[in-house]
Amino acid sequence: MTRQKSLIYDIINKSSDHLTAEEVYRQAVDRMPGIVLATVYNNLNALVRDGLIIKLNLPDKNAHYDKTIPHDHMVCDRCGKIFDAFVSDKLCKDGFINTASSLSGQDIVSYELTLHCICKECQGKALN
Amino acid sequence: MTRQKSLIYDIINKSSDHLTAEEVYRQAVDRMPGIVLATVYNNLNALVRDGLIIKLNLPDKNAHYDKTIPHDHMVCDRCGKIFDAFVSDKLCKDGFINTASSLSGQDIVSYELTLHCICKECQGKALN
DNA sequence: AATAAAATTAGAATAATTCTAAAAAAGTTT
DNA sequence: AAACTTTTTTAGAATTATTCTAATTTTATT
Repeated sequence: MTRQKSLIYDIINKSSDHLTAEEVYRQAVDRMPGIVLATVYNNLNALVRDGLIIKLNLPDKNAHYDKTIPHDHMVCDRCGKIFDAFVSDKLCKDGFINTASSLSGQDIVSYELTLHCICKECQGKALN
Repeated sequence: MTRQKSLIYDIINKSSDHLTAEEVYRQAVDRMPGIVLATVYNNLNALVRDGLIIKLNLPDKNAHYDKTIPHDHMVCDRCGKIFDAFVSDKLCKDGFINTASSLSGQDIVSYELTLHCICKECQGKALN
């Protein structure tokens, strides 16, 4: 664990957002001037590889990074807002991974559930 | 519907894979020499916008496109292979979208479930 | 047939991410 | 602690998936 890596790990874990590499970089520079974007990418990749953070595959050209505590994500198809959801946890009393493994016959190690919605804010606005 | 758009629509619907834009393009050129990559992108985007095909957000830098018939996806974390799965359908007797809407209190319009596994083939091989 | 609107083409532009090589830092062995 | 090895960081170039622009062609409409 270098200083840079633990800084990046800390930024992901203290954030309540779903930061992109660029957003992590901007926060990192504040706390360690001189750190470089490639270092942020290197460490994000290493942290993902080692299972300390996760990479989200959302409908956005940028990758987003998140804590490992399992939860789902809600994305508004109109404004693009991303926020947490807790749905899959509640669906299977033996745990989602166990149930999905049984149903599929595959050795499932993790999962990603993205719920596409029209968020409350966008519902309020008229369509154009 | 132009000739190009219906060609691209047909390619997606006849394929059992999860094609990238580049792969769609290669198949399109075979059947309509002279078609151009930008046209493929334009039409893929238009078809997604109009709900005739869907765009998958998988752990791959390329976007993948698929038919609209709802199902889940399995991705092998070791070799990257992508294949279909049918798990979410079986979890809620009132339908996954209805159940997720109730549980989350949001107006959910669709969802994407990606199951990360170690596929049978990779299980067979020793780790390096 | 003439006109208007939309789609295609060709190629340049954009931008997220990765790569390369050199320098610095961290870890290890004596 | 010095010497050595390995890993990481840095700086900037390279890559590449996707989008954009402007001109042309096709399609739809009057």
